[in-house]
Amino acid sequence: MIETRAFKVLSDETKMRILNLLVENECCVCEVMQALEIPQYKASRGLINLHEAGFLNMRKDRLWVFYSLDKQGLTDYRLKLVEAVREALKDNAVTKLDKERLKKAVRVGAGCHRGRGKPEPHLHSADPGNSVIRHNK
Amino acid sequence: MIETRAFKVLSDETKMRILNLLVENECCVCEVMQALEIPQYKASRGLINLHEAGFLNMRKDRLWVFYSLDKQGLTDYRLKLVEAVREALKDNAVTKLDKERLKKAVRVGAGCHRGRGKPEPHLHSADPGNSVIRHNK
DNA sequence: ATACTATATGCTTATATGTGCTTACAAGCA
DNA sequence: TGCTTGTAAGCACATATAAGCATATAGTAT
Repeated sequence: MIETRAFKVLSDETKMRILNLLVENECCVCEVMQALEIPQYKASRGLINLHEAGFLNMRKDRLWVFYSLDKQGLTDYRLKLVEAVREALKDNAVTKLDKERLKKAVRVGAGCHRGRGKPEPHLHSADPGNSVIRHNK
Repeated sequence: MIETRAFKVLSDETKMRILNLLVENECCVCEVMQALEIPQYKASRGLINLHEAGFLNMRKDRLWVFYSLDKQGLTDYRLKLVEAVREALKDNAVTKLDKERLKKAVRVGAGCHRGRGKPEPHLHSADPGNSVIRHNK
């Protein structure tokens, strides 16, 4: 039998954008949804799918769940897939915007639409480096 | 907008096998169907999909249509995808069998089931190198 | 012309996957 | 305790893609 899951998960625009974002940043779900301007469930599912397909690390910190590219754990062919995605999105206008919006993203989720002062900004690429959850078999 | 077609076409077992076969061989449809032991329409459609997604050359010779990897025309990210497929299938038992069966394949299509002497074998990797049809935009 | 052969295509059905909405859950806080 | 917040999950629906079968098309040969 042939394992197609890693290829399948990347044959979708949203998940390509998410992966491309996580190559350089560790993000929680609410940052991803803000950066890509997509609903919460879409960000969450995309991240879970990428995690289950062996691309991402997952780290829980208080209320948040942080995802990042599993640079050490990537198999050879998954690494090549990541490179393919980066190459494919290299000069893309959409993903450029994603990254810009990520810089402005704050720790605010679905409930942020009833203005309540400035919430604390995320500390991008802060990485305690422990309690990482590996999903891949 | 983000182009996902090249990724989509490879998120399928059959098309991964076909591409992996064509990396090293120029094949016509009937060879692919024999090598992979799949019906004619499946081989034909898989090849057409891979061609339309920018991976393959197509060359018509009399009754046959020969497909091969478009090594010159591949974009950077498509090349990385091809490498990912090769890597993913490197030690796979299925694709090993595919290649063995390809060696025994003959120029015989769907109608070969009413025995009629030995048909002429294909000349693998014969490549006149002209009249190639590029499909990709 | 007729018959034959390799490939492509139409069409229907089956299956998988994404979407959207809602609710559940878990952690933190008043 | 009860309330808020970030994330995950259940479910119905829409969409996309593969599978399967039959047939069309275009070369080739007799």
